[in-house]
Amino acid sequence: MEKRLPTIKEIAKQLNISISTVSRALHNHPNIGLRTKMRVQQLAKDLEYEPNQNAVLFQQGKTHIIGVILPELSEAFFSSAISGIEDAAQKMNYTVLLGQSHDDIEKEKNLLDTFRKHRVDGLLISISKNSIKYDHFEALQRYNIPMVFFDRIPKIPNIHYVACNMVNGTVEAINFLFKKGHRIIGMINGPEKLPASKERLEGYIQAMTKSRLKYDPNLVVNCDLTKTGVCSATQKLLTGKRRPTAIVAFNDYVALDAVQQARNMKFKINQDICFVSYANLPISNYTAYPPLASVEQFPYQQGQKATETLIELLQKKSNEPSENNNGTYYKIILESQLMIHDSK
Amino acid sequence: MEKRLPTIKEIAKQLNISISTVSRALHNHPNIGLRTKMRVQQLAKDLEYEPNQNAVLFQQGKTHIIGVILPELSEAFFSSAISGIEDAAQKMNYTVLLGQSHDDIEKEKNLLDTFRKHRVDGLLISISKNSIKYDHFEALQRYNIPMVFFDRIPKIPNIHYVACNMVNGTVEAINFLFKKGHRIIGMINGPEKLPASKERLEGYIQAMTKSRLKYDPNLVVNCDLTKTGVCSATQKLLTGKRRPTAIVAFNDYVALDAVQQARNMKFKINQDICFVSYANLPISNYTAYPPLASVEQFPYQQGQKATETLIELLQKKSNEPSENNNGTYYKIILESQLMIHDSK
DNA sequence: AAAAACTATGCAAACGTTTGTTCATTTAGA
DNA sequence: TCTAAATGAACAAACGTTTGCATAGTTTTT
Repeated sequence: MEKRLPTIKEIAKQLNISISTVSRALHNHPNIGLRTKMRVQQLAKDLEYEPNQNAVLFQQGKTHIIGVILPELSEAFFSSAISGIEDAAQKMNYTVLLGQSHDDIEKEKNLLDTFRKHRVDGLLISISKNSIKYDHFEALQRYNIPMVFFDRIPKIPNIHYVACNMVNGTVEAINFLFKKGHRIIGMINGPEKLPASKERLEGYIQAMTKSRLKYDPNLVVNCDLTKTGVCSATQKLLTGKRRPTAIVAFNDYVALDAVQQARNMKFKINQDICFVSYANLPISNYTAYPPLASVEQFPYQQGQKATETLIELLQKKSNEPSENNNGTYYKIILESQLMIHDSK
Repeated sequence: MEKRLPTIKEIAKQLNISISTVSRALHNHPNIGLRTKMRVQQLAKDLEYEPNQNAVLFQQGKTHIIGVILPELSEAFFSSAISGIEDAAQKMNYTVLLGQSHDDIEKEKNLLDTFRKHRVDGLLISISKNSIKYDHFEALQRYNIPMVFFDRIPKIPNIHYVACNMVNGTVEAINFLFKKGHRIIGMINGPEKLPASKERLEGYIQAMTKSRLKYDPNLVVNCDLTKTGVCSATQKLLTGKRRPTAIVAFNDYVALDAVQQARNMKFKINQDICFVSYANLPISNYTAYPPLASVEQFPYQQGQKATETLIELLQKKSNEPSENNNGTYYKIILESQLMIHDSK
């Protein structure tokens, strides 16, 4: 009992009119008489006719599909981001073609190829950690497929991107600690060259100098974010000459590892030493010693905003297809925000 | 400098041969002479020709796209699942169109419609928590679009599905506790009517009776999985007539809430009372008192297996398109497995 | 030497739409 | 009453492919 899907052709045949009339009737084209229009629309409803998107889009050279490439779906940050992307896309009648690079450049390139073959209308990308060369992205630009990067952004000129500014969040974090009376504040930062680390450091310096606590480089320790790295960083801070009473950790996981190390060293958490971190994972509710506060990076909103930006680009493109774009590039920066956890 | 993508038509023109010859040459059709074949393939490479998937698939009435509908991408379980799905699909040259229902039936229906319009080849679905009526799925069956359900499965006959059996995992969990010397073992279960709860209970009863500890209904408490629900359930167990020395919790989050409640009641964790749970989230590494063990439900593998099953169905369908299928339905059950955490 | 078989290629239809152009009819203006 | 304008609908091309069938040229077979 195979049920073939109805086409405009069939409607045309049943009504003894031409295909084009049916098409126009369904689109409320003014040239079609009211009577015919009604008849067509009624029959279409009766047959449960649905236009074959594929045919339409093929005909128009569009797909209404957005390709999304991100490193790891199972990371909390990215799963929130994709959630935001998907919601925004759905709202604008786009659908999401998904691929994960697993932080592997080759996979990233392959995905780019696959998506190009699928003729996605546009791309949303958070680049793999290991991407140093960006040829593959630049190559794509020539194909005139709009791309918007988010969160992890390649260092190439003339791209659109959405990112979250960590500087102000860091400032907020330090001010929060300052108000609580802390004067010696340490930081466990990520790898030195990582952009994310740089922003945190910048915020740290800014806030410290503004609070007239001068910036002491010994209070900032870089680490590789592995558990052992975090532990030794923590140790270094807590055994240093000027022992901090509070530590800003690179993210919630780092904070938890650091807490553990501090406890091993017999420090009393929230008494001898306090922690503040980034990410604001729900995880914090479940741990014995969650950070006092955490800087939210709004992954969902980043995804959403990036999607909206991309769709805007797509619509602009189909309106004025001639000029690639007038040399303007979106650089959208969300502000991070310190979320203070309930202290029960 | 708009770069139009090359088509076989252009190749044909440049080589002064017909379109069909080009097409066949690219597909290594035996009827094409070696010389022509070489020339075509060379030029294709030079022009960086890529077949327009859209055109191909439209022509063949296929899309090589799988629609995936699941409740929440930001839940750890589903983000792992989608990861498995995406990997498996990529391997078989399919792509994933993604949608989340947010546990809302209306959204679920809309997605189903969107995906039908997009003419996805098949569907992978984990139903929304609130789906009670399944008309929309049954309607889809008539359109002959293969569907495979996973994890959350509707109660309708004649469907394909992949699920994870929680019974044996529960048995393993109880046996593990038994070996550790526990004789009074409680359970914090989910809502009574939830299939997931039923399986856990079944495993519990099975294991308890086999261990010749008879089944005591007072030791099993249902709850709504909210924090307050979990707390009162914990309290009830720990103040009951027969106080358990170990508790099996519905999942890791429940376990952590229960731990907190137990500590509030001045119980010493892993001494007065032990916990075992389900999900095996990495979260456990970061908490002060992780459950001793956790039953892994293999979301990644479920996603993978479901995808493989769907693709198998798709291929079968295109081989013998006549018979819908000979009345056989895949019911694939993965076995859950108890993962014992390192006790450091 | 004619028929059969094979090789290499081209033609054209088909997939389901949209849309510019043309055609036929009706209506209105003079 | 005749022409011009407006209306309603059909024709046909196009999007990029695949593929059944036809055709032409070459080789083999008898």
